[in-house]
Amino acid sequence: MDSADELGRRDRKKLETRAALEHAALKLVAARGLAGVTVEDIAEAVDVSSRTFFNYFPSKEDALIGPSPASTAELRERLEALPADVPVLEALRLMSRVEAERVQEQREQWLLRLKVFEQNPSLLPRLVASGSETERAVTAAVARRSGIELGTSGYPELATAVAMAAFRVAMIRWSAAGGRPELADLVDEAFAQLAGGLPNP
Amino acid sequence: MDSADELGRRDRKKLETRAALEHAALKLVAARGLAGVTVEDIAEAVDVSSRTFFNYFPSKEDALIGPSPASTAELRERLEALPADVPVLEALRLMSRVEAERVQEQREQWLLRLKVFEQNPSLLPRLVASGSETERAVTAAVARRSGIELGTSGYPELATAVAMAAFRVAMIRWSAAGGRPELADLVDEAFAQLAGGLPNP
DNA sequence: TGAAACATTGCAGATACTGAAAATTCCCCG
DNA sequence: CGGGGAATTTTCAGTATCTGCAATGTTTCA
Repeated sequence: MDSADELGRRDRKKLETRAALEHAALKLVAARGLAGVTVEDIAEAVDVSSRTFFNYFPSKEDALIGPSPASTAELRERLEALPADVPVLEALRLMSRVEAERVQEQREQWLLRLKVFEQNPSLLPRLVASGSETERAVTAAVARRSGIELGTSGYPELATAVAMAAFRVAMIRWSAAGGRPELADLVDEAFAQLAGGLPNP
Repeated sequence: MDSADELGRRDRKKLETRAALEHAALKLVAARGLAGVTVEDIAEAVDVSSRTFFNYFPSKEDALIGPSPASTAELRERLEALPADVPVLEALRLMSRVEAERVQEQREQWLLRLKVFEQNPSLLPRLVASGSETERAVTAAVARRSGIELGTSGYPELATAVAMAAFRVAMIRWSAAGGRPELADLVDEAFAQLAGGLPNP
């Protein structure tokens, strides 16, 4: 409707190639493990040169990680669009819900990705890493929201880090349960526990 | 007194070499950035072959990360040693305090390490999630503590992830402040906010 | 259609990392 | 002592990741 249709053949092919590489990478690594798959294997499966692979992704792992669901600008806007009297944690919850819905739109893709992560723990840090830029942006937005200067009280940093941890845990639970419950519900549940101060269950 | 003195020359040299490699790696990367330092540079600075470097560390990054905060067994023991009526979050706080004190014992080393992490964001995620093995172990201990089976409620996973995020944020604040405040106090502060449900400040 | 813009490719080369065997160092016991 | 045997380091060869560059296609648009 909006953005993905009105591209020239060139850009359409690029998106196609990128998606094909991501998909091939996930499939192959799910089957043979991270170490059992070379970049050449992936490139061959899509019938491009391995040099081309590196034009799309800076490393083998990056093809598995996939896009941060939303751009940092988008996250900032989303946070700023909320009324000022919404508490920070609630704002982070709402932001996370939107993310969760995005993930669910690509259910199969994400479940496969999470399975690969589970089987190749060395990738997990990368997942966090891809979020480190995101984390900065969200932290800044939270600071603005709560009228705190960055690097003083530590509140924005903490709230953001904790929210992202909660989101990550929800994703992993979702994956472990085979994508059965709604991810958004798991996210809500996690935030509810956070808001309650993580009391003993 | 207890463990580090009664080793043969051989083991002493091994520890020495390892420490020298870590130190050289940190120094060099602090000066030139992660990409500006090769394994050979590090090995040469210590006057060993680069193959020897890989006998000590599985990757260049691992030389920078430093020791696993504590052995997983130790963390488990520390958690299990606490009376059963100590709330989970409080138990995690106490565990984190001990970690914080350890870090402060090697103040200079850790401040340098954190500076390196700050300048090379790709390393950041490893800071606490050093191997997700630690996280697994702590999660398991928390589950046992709270009588919850792993993978059911998600509470142990959430509490652990959140606690580690809080610790990470405290470390970064500590580093940013040049190691001036007590790390343990920053950890306490973060846990207090968590326990309070992260209310707007 | 022709030219500018961009994508793909092959190639050369630097670096990360691994396995195996040779060379060295160290420990311990006779 | 001193030599046998174990641990450690080194050398060497090889595979894989990733980058820059120049050549070659392909798409776009005027």
